Amino acid sequence: MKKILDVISEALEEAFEQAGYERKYGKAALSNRPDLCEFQCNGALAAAKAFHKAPMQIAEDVAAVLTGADTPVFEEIQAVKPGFLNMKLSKAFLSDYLDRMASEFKFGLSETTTPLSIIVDYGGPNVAKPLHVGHLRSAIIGESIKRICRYMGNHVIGDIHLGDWGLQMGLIITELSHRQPELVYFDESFTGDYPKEAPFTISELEEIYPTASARQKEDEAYREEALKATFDLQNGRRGYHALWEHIMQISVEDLKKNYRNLNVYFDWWKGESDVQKYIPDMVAEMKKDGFAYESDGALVVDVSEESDQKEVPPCMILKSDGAALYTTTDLATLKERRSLADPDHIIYVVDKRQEMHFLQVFRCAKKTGILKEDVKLDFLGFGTMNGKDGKPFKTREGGVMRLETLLSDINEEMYKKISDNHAVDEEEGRETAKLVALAAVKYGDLSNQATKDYVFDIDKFTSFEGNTGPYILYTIVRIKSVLSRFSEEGGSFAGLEINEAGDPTEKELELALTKFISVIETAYEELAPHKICAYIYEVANAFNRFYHENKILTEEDEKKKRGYIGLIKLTKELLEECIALLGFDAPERM
RNA sequence: GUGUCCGUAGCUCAGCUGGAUAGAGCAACGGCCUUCUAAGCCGUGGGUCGGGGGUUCGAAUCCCUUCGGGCACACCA
Repeated sequence: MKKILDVISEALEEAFEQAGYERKYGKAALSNRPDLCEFQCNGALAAAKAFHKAPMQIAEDVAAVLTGADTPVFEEIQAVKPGFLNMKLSKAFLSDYLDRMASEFKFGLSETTTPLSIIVDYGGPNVAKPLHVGHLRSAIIGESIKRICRYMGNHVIGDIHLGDWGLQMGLIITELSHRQPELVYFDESFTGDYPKEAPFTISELEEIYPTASARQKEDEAYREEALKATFDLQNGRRGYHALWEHIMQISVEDLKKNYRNLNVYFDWWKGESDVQKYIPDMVAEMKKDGFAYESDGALVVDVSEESDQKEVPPCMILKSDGAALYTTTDLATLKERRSLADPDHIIYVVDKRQEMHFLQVFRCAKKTGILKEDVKLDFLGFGTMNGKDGKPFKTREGGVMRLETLLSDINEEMYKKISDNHAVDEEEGRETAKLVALAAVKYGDLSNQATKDYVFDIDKFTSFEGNTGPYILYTIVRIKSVLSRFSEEGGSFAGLEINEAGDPTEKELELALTKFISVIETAYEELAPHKICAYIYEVANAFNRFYHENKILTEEDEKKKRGYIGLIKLTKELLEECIALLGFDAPERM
């Protein structure tokens, strides 16, 4: 289905041509003076120079053509002051357009004609460490990006990219060997089967790691031990590998639970450990092909380019001690991804501080042929989540806040507000609180531009007034309530036809709904969920105004009433589709 | 130091591929519930878009410069 702006632009282009000007000037835009018109065209101003003619004259010529042409699109069209063309849409055209949207697949959105294979790399937690607020943005933004890409018709894989290899594992093993040296995993002469049950729980694991991590900073011998354990694990020591599997199993299970609570789902639970096997060949090839050379004892690939404004350091492949590092793993991951999914596009949703690292990785991958030249690599770096003081978000004690704690605090706060508001059944209230809390957190994050730092203000997010997730949900719930009453009173949803707008609030709402297609496309092209938020807010506002001005269920004119129902039903469906793209859902009541 | 991002109302943010009077929310103040959820709606006040130049018929938006801040600059991830 054609976007509304394209329909208007086509009519304008035709008119510019007929009036003797070039088609390219007939481009429609949303009005920035809603008091004057709904759409505007600035083409006459731009054309003035090329045609050596007063812009106002051009605008009048075009307006004359359009007025005479009797197009069904416009209700009003006029040339104004310096040379603007101001337009109002015909009500009949508008309601027909919405009826079509309501009946078409995905509201008339055209899926991409050539579906791409896209991998979204987000999440990035380390196993054996609890998720903390630092993981929140990647999860929220990544999930939304994944859903938007998928909605456009692409084949999309979300990959969590676990940190599951390296020193942290050695540390856990070491700490465990101190605490329980009698465990069979530490007996090198043991050749039997290891137990199926892990010798620790998730909460023990979450305590073991920080303890070990703190100790290795002070205790050199302990650190050596951990390094040795890491080395042994990576070189296939049976007992250690069995322990590693326990850690993975317990940790991944816990992570899945936590991400499920965030309504975040990964298609791949791959991690650093999966790609270790690609490293030796990859390094050998880089050497053989002459890309990798030694520098200060380390193995590097030069990735600087002539056009660089700044110095881009070489991409390090192996440290001077011969060990792999995170660039190595990320490159190997690209190798694996190419062989498993042959991606056209990979999107990294990672803290923006890692930009340089990914720039190096991207260049290195292209240069060394790990990826084809035409694979699109996007670094979607997000900003820091700050507290109200403008500094990185911390607990009151100054520590890192666990995600679980944060969420349960907000859930609790929401439940309190809901039950204060009106009596609710405990179970339903808790369920609703969860949905509202998640919407509050996600909308609060996504409504900001991803790349910017933003202030995570719990009070603001839970205050459910104004431009917040709860406000959006509240709007949807209001509509649901009207629709279910309509249904209870015997109303049928079959064959609804949206009205030619009556009062201004109805037209405003109708106009807002037409923008859906272009908003989603833009959000996809720019990887910008916040544009969907802005749109949702506009629609919710328009609906609430309309709702305030018009009685729906008590409307006596049956046809008009059914038109209202059709309109709010479409409003609800669009809003729900949008919040699904952001990664949260609305309750039935709140 | 080099690079990069940012600086818009008291606070938190939109707007930035140039267009007509710079928009929201919060906070402040004032209205609107016997009527579909008041978590709502309507209104008032609040701005030299960090400063200065320039390009343009026209600049918050593009260019230069300056001030202020964040971040990154190979053997951590």
